[in-house]
Amino acid sequence: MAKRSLAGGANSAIAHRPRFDKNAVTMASTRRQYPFQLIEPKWQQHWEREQTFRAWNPGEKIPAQHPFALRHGLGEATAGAASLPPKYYILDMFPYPSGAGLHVGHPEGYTATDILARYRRARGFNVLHPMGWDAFGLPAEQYAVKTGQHPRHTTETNIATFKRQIQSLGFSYDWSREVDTTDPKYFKWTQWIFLQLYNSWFNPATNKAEPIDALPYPADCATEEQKRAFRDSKRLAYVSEAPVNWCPELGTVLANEEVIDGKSEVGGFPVVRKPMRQWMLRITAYAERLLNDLDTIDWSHSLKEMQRNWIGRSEGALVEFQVSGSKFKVSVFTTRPDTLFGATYMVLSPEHSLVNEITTPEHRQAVKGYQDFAAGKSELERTELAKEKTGVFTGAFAVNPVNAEKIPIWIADYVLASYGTGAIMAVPGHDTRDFEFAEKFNLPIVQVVQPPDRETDWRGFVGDGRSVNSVGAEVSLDGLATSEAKAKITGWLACKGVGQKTINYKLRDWLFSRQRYWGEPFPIVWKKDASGNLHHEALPESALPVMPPPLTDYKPTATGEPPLARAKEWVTLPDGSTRELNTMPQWAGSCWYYLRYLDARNAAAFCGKEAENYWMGASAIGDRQSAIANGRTPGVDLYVGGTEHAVLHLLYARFWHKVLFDLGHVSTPEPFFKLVNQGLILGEDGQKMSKSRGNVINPDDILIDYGADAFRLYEMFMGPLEMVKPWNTKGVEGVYRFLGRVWRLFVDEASETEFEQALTTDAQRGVELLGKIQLNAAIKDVPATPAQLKPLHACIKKVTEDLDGLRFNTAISALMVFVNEAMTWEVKPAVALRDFLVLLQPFSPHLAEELWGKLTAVISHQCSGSRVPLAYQPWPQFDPALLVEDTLEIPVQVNGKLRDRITVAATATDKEIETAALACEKIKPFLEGKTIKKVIVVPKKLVNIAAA
RNA sequence: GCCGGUGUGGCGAAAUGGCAGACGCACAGGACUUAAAAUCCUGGGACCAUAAAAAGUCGUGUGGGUUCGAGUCCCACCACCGGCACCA
Repeated sequence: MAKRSLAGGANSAIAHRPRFDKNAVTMASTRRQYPFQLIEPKWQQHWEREQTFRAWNPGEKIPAQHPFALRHGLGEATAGAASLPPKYYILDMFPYPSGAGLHVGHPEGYTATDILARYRRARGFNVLHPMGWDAFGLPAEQYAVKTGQHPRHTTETNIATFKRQIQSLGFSYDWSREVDTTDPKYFKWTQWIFLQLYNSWFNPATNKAEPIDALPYPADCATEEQKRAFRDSKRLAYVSEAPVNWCPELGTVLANEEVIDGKSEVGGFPVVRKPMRQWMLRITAYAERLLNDLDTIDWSHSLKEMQRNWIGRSEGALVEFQVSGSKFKVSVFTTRPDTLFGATYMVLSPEHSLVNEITTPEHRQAVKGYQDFAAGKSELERTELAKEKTGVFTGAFAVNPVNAEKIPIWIADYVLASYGTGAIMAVPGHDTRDFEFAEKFNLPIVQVVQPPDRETDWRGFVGDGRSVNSVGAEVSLDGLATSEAKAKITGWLACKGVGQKTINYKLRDWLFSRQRYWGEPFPIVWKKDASGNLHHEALPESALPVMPPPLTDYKPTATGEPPLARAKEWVTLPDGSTRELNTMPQWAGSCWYYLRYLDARNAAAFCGKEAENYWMGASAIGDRQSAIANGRTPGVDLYVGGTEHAVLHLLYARFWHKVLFDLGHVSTPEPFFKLVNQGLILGEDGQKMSKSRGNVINPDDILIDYGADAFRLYEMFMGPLEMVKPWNTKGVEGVYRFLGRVWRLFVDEASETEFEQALTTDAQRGVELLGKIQLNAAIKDVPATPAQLKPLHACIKKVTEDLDGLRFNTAISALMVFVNEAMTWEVKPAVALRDFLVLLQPFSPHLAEELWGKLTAVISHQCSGSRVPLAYQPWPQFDPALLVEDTLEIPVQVNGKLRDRITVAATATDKEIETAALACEKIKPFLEGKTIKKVIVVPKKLVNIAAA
């Protein structure tokens, strides 16, 4: 028997192991549709041995016998970028190798990309289709805390399982480019990119990142200490002491993007706000470009919207309010400066830095009490308890700059410290939240906007209208439409120096440090200057990679320091400086892995320039439109993955890519040109698959029963790639039967029976025995008849168009239609079946390869299509002339309802069709007593008679 | 509440404004078989009618509209799924 090992790769307690399944027993007792258990490993080993799917970089020497060289006539020479065919970079979101092994959702996207990779190869592209491991992460570390087993070991075990499972599906990955984010040879460059961020600042004048060395210092920066402080405040990677998302259960801080409804994205544990000193990345500097450049890439509308919402751009004004009788000013952000006359009070967030300064002595106790109350709430409580507004008066008043009115200053937790300035002007007349608050605390509510519709109640009206009651000593807005009022008041505020037009973003800087062991250490050390102040410094590139220290205990220390603090010797350097103890978040490695694939073994750079230029299609940037029209796109040509990374990985990776672009390390402003989200696969019960529901489908079980080709085919046949769809194992049987029909279309039954018998007595020689199977005698080396060419070319047309449009399900149905037809042919021309195998190959490559070998061995050289192996065979062209029918069947409708059909010659004119239609006997009763008003002839399609 | 997506047989689904339900599952009948499995053939939206059929009527979430003609386009709703949400 083949060596297909179906047991888990290792006996690790957490490694995946296929479970016992009673279906497997049932299937084993029935006869297989075809010997996939031999064919699939045979071809997988062949592809691996021959390096069939190795992708070639410019400048690489391609062996003359490699299929890519055979196909493109590249011979033994070293091919420069100009002599290579056009590139096609097709990328999967690489998996986190969890202990649970592959689930059926992974192969959905991977099969789609593999089909397209194989299709593009057939179309003559140089295809880059790589795979790797996003292997830093919490589960391996938690397992280490529990058992003391080093996360490295767990990770390697899990990767082995994942790799075995993925390889058993016959994907055409170039494994020579495999990456693992936990490999020091990889994370050396993750750390290197961090240094690029650290050593850069964002120049608003040029709107791009520039080296920190070129940062101009303000005049008052005299001493080295002052310069350092200024420099450190401008870096793209900087240290900040601010309230952060602290998750006590996980023992680490989290980025905003990792907190969902006040709970950790991983595990669902409560998250609290806590001030801590952390590393941040200045993604906010890129908010505008991240938003604008969405218009240049081909992503789904909904995904772009998610990013747009997350970036959260809003236009408005900053307005300054003088605190009455004090030197302090409160600055607020508002999108409705036109309602300034309606501001009847102000609200600061409880954490606002001015709260303590302005609170009057008699309100101090109440304010302190409220601050404690707000601080004690988790994020979750703060949002969930939002139904009822709370707050207290500070005793202070502010002066409204437009009318000099004194308005009370309150604090309330419905104002967020992290958005805008952390303070608002409250306009209860025209803001829902302010309205609720004012109602509860009896604050004045005045009208300053008249709704366009007189019937509408102005109280709480938040739409656009016309300003009313907005007259001050120096400025009046009365009668102006909302947009005009906004412009006028903003101009006035700017003139008076108490306000200005502003664009505000929801996006926050990216909190980039974690209190973990299993992540990239920062290439940073801390030093004390002469006056004893601590500052950070980058390690030189020569110190990379910074390796994590060996540990036996992976928990944080008793004092709450990160686990790396346990490695005392590692922490302290000979010169007395100490290492940064935090590690990078899991997202760091996935921010740039698609670049490492381009040149995965480069020890001198994160990626070679020539490779980057070729694969990222730098040449396509110039004339974008025509390049795209010719199928050459800048960046990754197609990226397929789940929607769950919409505002995490996909935002972070775009940010890093833009920084690398600014610094001249990559040649495109965006990493992923086209992106498609595959839909979730639900359980057979229509619920999301989960262990607790017991409805999880294990790919290994499906492979035992039906083989990889059927599994791949089913995942694509279920429905459109982007849709959510329920699993149905009976459906796998359907496509499996189809592959059985393909098998029987090609092979001789008697020889197969002989093979089966030989196999029972000599199972060891299984693969060898496949040679006994003969080609079906009905397959003859003869030209195909026009009647046979028609369904073949209809199939070629449909499959080609559907693959271009990512419609896999309908492409497969076209293959089925063709096979159903070809089964009825008494003589089966080899040329026709040959083209069919080229079409089948992307979907079910093992079976196609096996049959290809048998077919081409017995047919003439002319038909076999040279020595080029199937995986690199040119895609068939369809000939429209062959699809033309001699006669047409035309439906005849009366008032849009089908009443009869007529058969006419394909050459019939519209007039002849009309005459024939009106002559139909069957339509007569429907025209009885009516007059024909109009006859519509859709050429070659349909006739409709309008009568009344 | 806001944004996006989806609603079609018993089920997964298919249909450039032009014959609704391709292809597949499940089901039913038949052939082959001692029998079963596998395979091959046939059937099939609902209703009405009938010995059986033909013919007919209705039918793509609901209600309107545009059109010779609407699953498809427009307007207004409903349901479900996903995302965001006290974002000033």
